[in-house]
Amino acid sequence: MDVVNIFLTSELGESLEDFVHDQRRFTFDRLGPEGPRRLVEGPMWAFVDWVMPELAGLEMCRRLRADARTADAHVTMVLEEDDPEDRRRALRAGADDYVIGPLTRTAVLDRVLALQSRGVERQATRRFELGALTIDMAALQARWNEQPIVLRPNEFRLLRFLAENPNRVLTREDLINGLGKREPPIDERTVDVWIGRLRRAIKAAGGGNPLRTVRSLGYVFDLS
Amino acid sequence: MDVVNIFLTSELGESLEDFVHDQRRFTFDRLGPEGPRRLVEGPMWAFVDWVMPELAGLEMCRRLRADARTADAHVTMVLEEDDPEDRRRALRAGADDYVIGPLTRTAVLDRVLALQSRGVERQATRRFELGALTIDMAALQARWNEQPIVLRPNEFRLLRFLAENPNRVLTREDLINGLGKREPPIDERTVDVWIGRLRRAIKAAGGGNPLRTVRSLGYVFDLS
DNA sequence: CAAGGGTGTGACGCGTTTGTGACTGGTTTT
DNA sequence: AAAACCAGTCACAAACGCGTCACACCCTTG
Repeated sequence: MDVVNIFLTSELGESLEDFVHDQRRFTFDRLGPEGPRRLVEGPMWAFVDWVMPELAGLEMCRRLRADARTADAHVTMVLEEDDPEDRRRALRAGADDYVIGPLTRTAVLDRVLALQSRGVERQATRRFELGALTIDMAALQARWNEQPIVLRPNEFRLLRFLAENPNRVLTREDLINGLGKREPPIDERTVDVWIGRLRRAIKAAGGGNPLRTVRSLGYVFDLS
Repeated sequence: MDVVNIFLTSELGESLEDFVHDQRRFTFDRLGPEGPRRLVEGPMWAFVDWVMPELAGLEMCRRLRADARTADAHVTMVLEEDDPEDRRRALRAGADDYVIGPLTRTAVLDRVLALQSRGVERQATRRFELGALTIDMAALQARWNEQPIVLRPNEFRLLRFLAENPNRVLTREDLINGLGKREPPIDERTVDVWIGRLRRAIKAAGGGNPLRTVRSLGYVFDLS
């Protein structure tokens, strides 16, 4: 069973350790301006407060993305109030998700457990290969037989999410949620366009088509 | 393995029955103002909509708590929008949890499975094997001795339903209902065409004919 | 402030899926 | 043996779902 590492910028951590009884499955760590205090393995989940003592939350968010140790953490931004403008800023700064604060223990666990149960936990490995496809998390680059695939940010996340759940039909809804898009609600048909663009990019790199359409249901990353 | 009983105040139930393939582990029931329609055993999970035709969601929530049959159900409140005030009200009314609606199939399953998997083994990808036939629910793919069977959506659903009830004569009506076709009423003879198409697809994959016709009654999936 | 790239969406067209009526050949009933 | 019944198959039209394009919007960069 994997361990999920949870980073928080607030002091909720100690309270959570009390609340969660199965501590083998979770670690909690305080997240300061200089990043995590210790290096961890396994999926990471960061909850970043909008206002922090020493640093703006948005800046923290950008630093997490820039830091190789935390580049593929799932970042949830904690907003104080429900301001659409702030939400957009959070996502733009690299957050995957947001909650409207104040952050509660149940809100944290809901999110982490929901993600876990879907088999969606982020790979600890920075790099994984599926057939001819290689995905390098640290470099944020994908290759088909050493040939780089030119991907836009959203396409990269889409490919990563699909590749993390191979041989499994993902509905359009799964994909929208998997990319952490919540605001504004994304039209399901938009996923078709994402897939189309991703396929074109893979083909442009001389690749095949590992993305199978499952009519009336969704898409699968076909392994084998 | 315990059965989890899921109650919903919305009409998502039927859609879920179609979506969840392992029905032995779940039951779905509609939740009306007077509570559940039948008495069940095992863990219960209720999803209560914030607005309901005849009753406010909060009141429903209180009734569930007051009713001995459902007092220890896990109640999830479905909020229409992310209003902190509403969330607090929901929790105060006895809800354990909340989601921001609209309630989706994956949201329901995420939560229920998260509970299930807490301390329990992660559910493996669902897959049945019946003789030479393999049905992979995650990939939504069927195989005959490793040879993929090319199926259209309706054919896949038909095969699944037949394979879930092997050695049992299913009438045409059973099959129509089993596939969740209600609107418009389907002509029973249409089932013959479905069967014919399914047989042809299996044969095209080099398979035999596990579908036996029972004259004047219906069809059976023969497991021998 | 202008130029350029990334992204979401409506619209259009095409191919696929699917329900149905009709025809056929076989089986049961009278 | 005729009539009635039943299931397999085909062809077809309508509906549906998906891929694609162009466009508008917003953000970033210079």
